[in-house]
Amino acid sequence: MPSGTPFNSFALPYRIRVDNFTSITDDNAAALHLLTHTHSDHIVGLSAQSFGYKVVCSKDAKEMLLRHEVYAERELLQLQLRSQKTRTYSHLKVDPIRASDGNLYHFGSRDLLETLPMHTPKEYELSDGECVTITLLDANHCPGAVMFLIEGSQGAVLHTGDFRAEPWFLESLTRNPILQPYLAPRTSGGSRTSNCNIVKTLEAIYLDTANVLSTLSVPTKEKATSGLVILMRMFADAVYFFINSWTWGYEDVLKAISREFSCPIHVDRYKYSVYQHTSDPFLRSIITQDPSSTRFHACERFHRCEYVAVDDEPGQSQYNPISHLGKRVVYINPVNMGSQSWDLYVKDTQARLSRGEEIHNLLVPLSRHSPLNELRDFVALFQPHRVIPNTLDPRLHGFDWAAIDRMFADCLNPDLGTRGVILPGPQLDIDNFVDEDLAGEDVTLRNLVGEGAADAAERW
DNA sequence: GCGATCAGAT
DNA sequence: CACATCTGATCGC
Repeated sequence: MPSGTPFNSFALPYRIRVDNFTSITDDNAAALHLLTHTHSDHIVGLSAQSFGYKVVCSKDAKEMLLRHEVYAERELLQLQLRSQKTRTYSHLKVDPIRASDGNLYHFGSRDLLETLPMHTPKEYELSDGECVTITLLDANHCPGAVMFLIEGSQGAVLHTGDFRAEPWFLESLTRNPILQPYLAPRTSGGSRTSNCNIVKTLEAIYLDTANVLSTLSVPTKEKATSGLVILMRMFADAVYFFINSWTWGYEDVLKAISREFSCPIHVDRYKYSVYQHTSDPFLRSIITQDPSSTRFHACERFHRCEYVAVDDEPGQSQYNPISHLGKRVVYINPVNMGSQSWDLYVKDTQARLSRGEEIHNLLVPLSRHSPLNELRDFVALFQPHRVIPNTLDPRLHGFDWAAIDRMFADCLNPDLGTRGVILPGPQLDIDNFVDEDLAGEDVTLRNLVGEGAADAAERW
């Protein structure tokens, strides 16, 4: 996890560390390591050859991690300056060696990545003899991304990792029997302590706060992709598209395009090898390595195939949209955009295209993180005792944590008895906060997070 | 000297 | 654009 994570990435009250594999002193060592997904800021420390602990993750995350190749190595392989793939995390799984005598030799062989099927509770014994039950839940963030439900004698905590809590996602959570004991009663304000341990309260939700200071309402992934394909339909059939899916998590865009045009998506060798080993059969079925078979391309962003390779990046004044093979190329870029802006953008772009205006790039507002309104709806579903941010900006010295505490105050369990007893809270007194508290540097809340977010934080 | 971690830019 | 990724600097064994 990025620096600034509370509790050194431990899912307190348990000695379980999530998405942080950097070394730590022995007496603070984690009893268990969890990995939510394989984006690079969540696998910090895992590339260390000296890392030797078991890591629990999803099957897809394991496949993606073991196939992970950094861009520079992919490029060297393609240029035949490397004879074989360099997989950054291959040291996490070392197979036994089959010697010439036919025997298997297990010296040095290991498999540190322990996969758990989705929605299937499994008990783990922590090093101190304490037991916890861990359940994986889909996180709607990228292939292999999960949330962790951790249940034990010190209460239950839900770690979201990175996630997108769209309305359909909340709906599916309420139908999940594993989470149903933790759902808040429909009538808010009712005490839950009188129940016979049937209805339980989460001790804490460790929450994806990447976009917590965004007060926009953002389009659902469905609204984003359906608007995009409407616009794409307005281009001539001869136009080629390059989809800038620059990190895992934009597969919904690829799928929507593939469905709309009944066409495969060209991906590079690396993406193909990763996607072909995910559990998503539709994703596996829509990708091709044959660039000549489709107008839709999501190949290496800095080394596009010749059907969509152009000499300049879009946005430059002298941009020439004709590819090396003479195809007109439209560039599709995921962005963060509010619902209202998106509606305007779609209308405006439709109008421009109808007028015959030439357009070289399209935006698609596919958010992989939830903004504040979605986060509040998600937390209110459970009314946990506490909300702990998964990420903090170290430059804010705890101001963001204090603000987050306020933003979710009315989404928490109304019984105040146990709040803050098990877990420490923010270190900063928000009422007496002044910008100068930020270490006297030329750093203020406003120039760090922007005017709108600062207003939002201060409103609470 | 190297691998691991951090800071900064895109 | 983007909060994930890459690059080059710095730390530390």
